[in-house]
Amino acid sequence: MTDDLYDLNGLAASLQAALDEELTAGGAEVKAPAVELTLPARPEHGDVTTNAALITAKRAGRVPRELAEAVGGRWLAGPGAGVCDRFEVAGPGFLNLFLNDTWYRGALDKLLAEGVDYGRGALPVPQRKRMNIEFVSVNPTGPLHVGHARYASYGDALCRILAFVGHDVTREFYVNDYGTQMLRFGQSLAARYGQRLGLDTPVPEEGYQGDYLLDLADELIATVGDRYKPALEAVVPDVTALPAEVTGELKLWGRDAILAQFRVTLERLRVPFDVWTPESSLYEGDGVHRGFGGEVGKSLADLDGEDLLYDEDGAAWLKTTQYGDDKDRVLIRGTGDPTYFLSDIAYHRDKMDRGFEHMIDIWGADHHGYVPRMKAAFTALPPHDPDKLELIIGQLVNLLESGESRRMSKRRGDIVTVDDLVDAIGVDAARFLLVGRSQDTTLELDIDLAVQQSNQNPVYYVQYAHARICSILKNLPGGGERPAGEAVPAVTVGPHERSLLQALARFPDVLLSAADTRSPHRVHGYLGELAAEFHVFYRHCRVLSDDADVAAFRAGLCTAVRSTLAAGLGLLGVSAPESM
RNA sequence: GCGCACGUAGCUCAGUUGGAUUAGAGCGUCGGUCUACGGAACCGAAGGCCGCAGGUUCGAGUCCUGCCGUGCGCACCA
Repeated sequence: MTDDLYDLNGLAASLQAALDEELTAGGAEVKAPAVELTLPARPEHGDVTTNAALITAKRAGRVPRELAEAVGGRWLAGPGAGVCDRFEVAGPGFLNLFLNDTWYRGALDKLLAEGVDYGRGALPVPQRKRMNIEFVSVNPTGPLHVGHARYASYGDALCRILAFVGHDVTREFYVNDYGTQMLRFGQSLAARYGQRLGLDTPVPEEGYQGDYLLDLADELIATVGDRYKPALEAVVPDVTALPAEVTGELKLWGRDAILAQFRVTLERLRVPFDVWTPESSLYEGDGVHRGFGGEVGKSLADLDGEDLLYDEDGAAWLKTTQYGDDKDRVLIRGTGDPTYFLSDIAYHRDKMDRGFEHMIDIWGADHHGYVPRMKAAFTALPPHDPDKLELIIGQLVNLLESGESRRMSKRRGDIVTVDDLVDAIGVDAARFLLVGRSQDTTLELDIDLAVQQSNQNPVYYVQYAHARICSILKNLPGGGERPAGEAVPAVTVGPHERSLLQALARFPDVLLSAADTRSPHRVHGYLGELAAEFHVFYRHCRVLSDDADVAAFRAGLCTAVRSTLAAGLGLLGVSAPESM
């Protein structure tokens, strides 16, 4: 048989063929569902097992155990002949295959041939999409805190995984630099600036009270000197009375300064972005409709064209109820100002214009109430396809301090920043910690405990396995390098080696499942299991064996584990050190 | 009140899209292992009516319904 048999996919495909043949031979006009293989937890259930007969039997009018028996026999007499010694039908109709050493050695050969690209492109080509993934997207009014760190880590890992399995991924940061919050930010900066220049200009009650604005004010003075002092003197103490022009300039300057900090922090956290789209840019451009230009104007024109806008109480409303929302929503306030929602509609229109086949927004749970209206508005826009937009709601971070719950507030300036976290435990530990739990679960984060326990972070367990392998291979003649294309020696494959190879064989399925369910934490869990399998193997199987064939086989196995660990860690934004 | 999530070991969490007497891991607790390649390791023990009650089927931690508990929302803020 061909090389294609030497991984789980190949096995599944050949079993699928046997199943289809059996159904056809039985005269059944039934299309069998896709055969899926699982690796049983118990050795007596074989090396791989499938419930395909169990699932198919009813539809095909067959008895499950009888069907499993027939499929197994057909397969073993055909493609399975060389790689499988026997099969068993067990329980209600499971088909258990007992693979032989030929299969395991062939699997290792295949792993070594794929090297660091093992698992890459695991997604069938027709399923690949041009995707846009938007995450973090916080308004640039203050430092990134640990809550943002979670979404940054989650989104980044998800992007890496989606790209690795085959999607074309654009990572995007939406900069909320428009609207009320930004105005308050500009005023707060003005107030701090005035204070630094000796004026009595308190930060407005609704403003941003954090100390970081004092630092930013110092930076501002270093840049522009006292250029804005006269304007402030004229309004002391009330910075909200400043001319819009002055506030606007300060706002933009502050925005850029904060964004520069974002970039540094995110780079440090190993979270790169391809595109930064400022909300304000959506208002720039031609095509004015209802007084707004740019994408905003075009969106309003689109919606008017669909007869979905109406005016009431001096505001312009969108009939989101026509698309499942529980009430209509304001797009243009009575004051004439646009709502955040209007910006967001324009933003999604813009993304569609840019030709993405699929869009993902990652939001915090505190925004989940916003989902129905966003979905509704998205559906209202051409091409009226709700499936193109996926809204992922991640649960929040519950910050604890010595076991006590601690509320963060950016406006109050009471926050634990991303930089604080990274300073305290390092990037690797932080990334591994933040992406270790399902996005559906609130993350309990006790900073003190995290610092105290950082040296027992599971990340080191995985990294240690990697470093250990590097060390072992260095001790081998030739540094453990194998001649390309040469098959591993025909040695007996022991139980620990089999377990390790089984763990390796799961990697592509883990990636596909992590990608499909948007769950990077599955990669996190897998890495722990793979590392554990390796440590057990190491304990029982000496690599630097006197038997040259055994040594070569085990060195090959180590090499495959090393590259898989490195690939998996890389997908989580964690380094794979050669020594530690 | 309504909506969306989540309730699994002392703590933090997995559970491969419904699979196989015995539901797993880390930390913590207790007890072991090494004349060899990295002890940040390995092995074992204790610890569970998987929130509660029904239902669906060959089979449920997983799906449905209802309760209970926790979190987050319910703006012409973002």
